[in-house]
Amino acid sequence: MPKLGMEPIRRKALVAAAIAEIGEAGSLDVTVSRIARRAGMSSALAHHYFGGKDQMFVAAMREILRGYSAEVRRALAGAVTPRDRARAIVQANFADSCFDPSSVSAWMTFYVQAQTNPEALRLLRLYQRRLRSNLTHALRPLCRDPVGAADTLAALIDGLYIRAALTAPDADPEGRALALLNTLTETT
Amino acid sequence: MPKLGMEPIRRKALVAAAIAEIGEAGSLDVTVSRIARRAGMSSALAHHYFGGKDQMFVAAMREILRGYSAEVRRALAGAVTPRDRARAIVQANFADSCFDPSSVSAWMTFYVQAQTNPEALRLLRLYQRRLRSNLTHALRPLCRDPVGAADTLAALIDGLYIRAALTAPDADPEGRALALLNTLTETT
Amino acid sequence: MPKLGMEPIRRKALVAAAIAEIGEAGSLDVTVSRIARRAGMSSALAHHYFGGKDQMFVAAMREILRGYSAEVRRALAGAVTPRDRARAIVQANFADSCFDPSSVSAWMTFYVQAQTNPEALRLLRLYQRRLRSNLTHALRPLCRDPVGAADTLAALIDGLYIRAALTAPDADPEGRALALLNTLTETT
Amino acid sequence: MPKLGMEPIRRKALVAAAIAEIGEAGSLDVTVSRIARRAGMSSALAHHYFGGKDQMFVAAMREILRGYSAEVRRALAGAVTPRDRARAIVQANFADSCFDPSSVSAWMTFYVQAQTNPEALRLLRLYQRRLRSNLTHALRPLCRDPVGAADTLAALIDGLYIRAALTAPDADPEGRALALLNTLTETT
DNA sequence: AATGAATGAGTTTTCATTCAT
DNA sequence: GATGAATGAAAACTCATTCAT
Repeated sequence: MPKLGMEPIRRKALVAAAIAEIGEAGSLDVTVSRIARRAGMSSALAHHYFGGKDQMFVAAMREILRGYSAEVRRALAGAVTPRDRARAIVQANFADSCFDPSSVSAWMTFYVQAQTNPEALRLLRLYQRRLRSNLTHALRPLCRDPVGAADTLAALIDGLYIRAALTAPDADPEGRALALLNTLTETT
Repeated sequence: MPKLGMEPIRRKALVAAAIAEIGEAGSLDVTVSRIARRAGMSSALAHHYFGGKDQMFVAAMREILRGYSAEVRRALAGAVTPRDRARAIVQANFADSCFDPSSVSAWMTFYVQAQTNPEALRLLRLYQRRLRSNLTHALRPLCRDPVGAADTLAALIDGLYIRAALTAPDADPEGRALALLNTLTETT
Repeated sequence: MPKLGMEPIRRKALVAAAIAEIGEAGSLDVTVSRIARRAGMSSALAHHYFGGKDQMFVAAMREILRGYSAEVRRALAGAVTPRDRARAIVQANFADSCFDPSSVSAWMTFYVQAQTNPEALRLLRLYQRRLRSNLTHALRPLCRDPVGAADTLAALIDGLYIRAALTAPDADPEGRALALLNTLTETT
Repeated sequence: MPKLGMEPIRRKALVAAAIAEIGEAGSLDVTVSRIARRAGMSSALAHHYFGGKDQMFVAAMREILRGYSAEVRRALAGAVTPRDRARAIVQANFADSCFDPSSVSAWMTFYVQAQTNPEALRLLRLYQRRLRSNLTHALRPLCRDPVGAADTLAALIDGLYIRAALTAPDADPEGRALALLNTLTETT
């Protein structure tokens, strides 16, 4: 009874386990063995499937981004007017799921990894490009300088997220971002 | 060649070496041995003076914050009007020294450490509180909701910094932050 | 060259090597590396199988006790009368194997470890309880206060053993213990 | 104001500190630094006075023996009849001071050290010779084989001491030893 | 496909000891 | 006499990775 098609299952399990471990550790200081055990297999098999620790981490980041993108798409689905779309994007960035410890850890380590791991940098840029393009698109009918406004809003979102995630869990980052959204668009 | 009072000298050298190593590595994955060698002493002596790796890192973070505070104070020294003060604060946060690889790494690892190391969290909060209080003070005469404006500006500064440091080295974060400063204050 | 089920083999080899090293050193100041090398494997594997130095030592003590128990059982096997049984127990405690340098070291370190290592204390108590119970059982038909006589004989055995092992290699501890056995039983 | 005659004071302080540390650790795993700090001086000075760790330990053992001898002498001082003398010796060996954790540790490490340290072995032999000679002397008028009785009693004392010190703190070793003393002497 | 076995290289940490002052 | 400074050497322990089965 050869186990066919196990590869995608194993990979998914490993990625999920890696994210969970990173979340618990709050950093990348997690061992392949622990991840593999959590995913229900030997560390040797983890190596077999991913080739190495770094590649597993990259896959985990990719998965994090995938989840984030899905969140944004879902939020945009119900939006009709441009203003609704802008609001939806903001809200997606502060959804509860974004504040799971594993998500927070993943994003923070993302920043660290981006300094040395080209693939992590590429993924981080991808995220930022998408956010900016989504915002620009939504803001185009609403203000004179949609690109500039998008850049500002995007950076504000990141800054508010870090604060809410790390040091001010009871703040209302979403409200503050929406307030700036209003400020930036009402002048037109 | 004094043989007494070496402790502060050694500690300073170690902190500087730790920051440099963290900068080169882009993460906290640096060994005490390397730091000690860079500081011109044995790893045993480093342990003798700091007691352990973590305490060395905390000292390094403290030093980073000290440098940042000095930068802000310097910038504020020449400012006269409230608007000047606000501009000075913004500019200090985007001074060239803030974009040294070692500073960037230090800030990113700060974020990671804050999740698990209480002292790192404390220091991060201290930085954020100071930034906010400085901004609130400067903005008080300039707008109706100085606290809210300060929160917004502070978060924007962090978000722009990350982007400029990691993914958009050629952007003009300072200009964008100053632009928002204008937007938030001209409405009064 | 089997590649499965190595664990018990490795553990046994490590325990034997640990006892030998302790014997040569005369104390617990032996390194895991030396033990591992003597057992023909890397120190990493030793850690893998035992988790740490202390646990290896406890396993070694357990093995020593196992050997001692076997010796006693063997001696008791040929004994018929109660007096034979008592004599056999005494003789087993002074068998040549008990004076191997590694056995001597093991017992001495046992005493030291018992002060701080609860598991060592437990094992030491186990040994003493067994010795006392064996002696009590044998002495019951032979004297009025078998429990007291057993306590006395057991302590005498330990005291004579230490002297013979450490400072008086040419004494006749067995003869002296047997003499007391006679004294204690002939009064009935 | 040159400090004259500091040497004996320093040495005494170090020996006392060493015994205390050994007592707290339950073994010889104590550092020179800790001992020196406890004695109120630098570790360098400890080395200056003793030349090395081992020599400090030997001095500590000598001190332990000195204390033990004093105890015996004190006990013998009040004894008149031979039987009193024998009883006094037994009692001195189970005085409360002998069960101080530091005394217990010292004796146990004594046994361990005797295997490899010739000076420790010499001291241990000295103790045993004295005990035997004291007992022989006291028992000479009381029984037919005073030497044999002394050997038996001495070994019993050591065995009972170990048990009381390590595993049976509530036993009455003194009573048991005195009982054997009676048995060995009443037959005459 | 899957894993237990195995290790080399490295990490933090400890400590006795030496030395200049 | 006394000490802070300094280190070499070694210890326990970890972990990513490889390999035979």
